[in-house]
Amino acid sequence: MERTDLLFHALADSTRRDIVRLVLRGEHSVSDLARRYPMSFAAVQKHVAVLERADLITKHQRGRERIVRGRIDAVRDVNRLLDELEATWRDRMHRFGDVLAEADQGENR
Amino acid sequence: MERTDLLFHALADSTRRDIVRLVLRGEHSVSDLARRYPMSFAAVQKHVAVLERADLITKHQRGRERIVRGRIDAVRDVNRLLDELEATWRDRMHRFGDVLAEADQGENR
DNA sequence: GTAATATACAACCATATGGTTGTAGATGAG
DNA sequence: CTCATCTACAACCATATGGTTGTATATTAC
Repeated sequence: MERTDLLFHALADSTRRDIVRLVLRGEHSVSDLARRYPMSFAAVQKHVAVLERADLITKHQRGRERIVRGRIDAVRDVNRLLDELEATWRDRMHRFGDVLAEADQGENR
Repeated sequence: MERTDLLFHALADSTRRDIVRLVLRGEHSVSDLARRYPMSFAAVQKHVAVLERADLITKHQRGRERIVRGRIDAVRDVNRLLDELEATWRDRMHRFGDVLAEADQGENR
C-alpha cells in the first residue's frame, strides 16, 4: 500500500483520530493511551502501530515505557493532498470562467 | 459508522481518489469511469457507491446513464476536520509559549 | 531476588473489504 | 419490436481489519 492510502486509512477510525489528538497535545505512553479506551491493551497497541506505519506518530523508549508523540507534519501532508484534489476543481472553475468570458466576447462581436 | 470514518475511508484508496479527481474536473457516467480502470464494471460501481455513501460525489440519472459529479464541499469538510486536529496542536504550542514566558518572568524576579 | 508493570507478538475469530461472475431491469437506437 | 447499452444487485471468494486471549521479555520497585 502506498503512503497516501496508509494516511487516510489510519485516520478512518475514531479511536485512532482521538489518539492522534492526544499525542499532538502532549506525550503519552502506550499504556496511558490504552487506559482511555474500552478495549484491550493489545487492541490499542495495534491502533498505535497503524498510526506509526502512516508516520502520523513516532514512538521512542523511556525506561520500560514507549512514549508516543504526534507528527504534525504528517497531518499537514494530508491537508496538502486534499488541497491538490481541490486544485483540479479550482482549475476546472477557472477554465469554466474562461468559457464564459469567450461566450461574452462572442455576444459583443 | 460515522461520517468522518466514511470520508477518510473513502479517500483511502487510489482508484477512489482518482475518481474524485475526475468528477471534480467534470461529469462522467459510471461506465465512462469503469472504462478507465483495469477492473470490472461492478467493481467500479462499488467504488462509486463508497464515495456516494461518504457524500464525496452525487449521482443523477440522464437517460440510461448515471452521471457522477464531485462535491467539492465534502473535500473541504475533510480539510476542516484536519484543521481541527492541527488546532489542538497549535493550542499546545501556544501554552508551551506561555510556560516559557512564565519561566522568563521568574528569572527576572 | 521477586513481584509488578509495560511492551511485544502470535494465534485465533468474526466481520468488512475489494474483487469476481451472473442475472435482470431500464433506456436508447435502428 | 428487437437488440445493444447502462445500471443495479446478488452470490461468491480471498484477504484485510479490528478485536480477543495468551505467552514471553525487559525494566522498575521493594
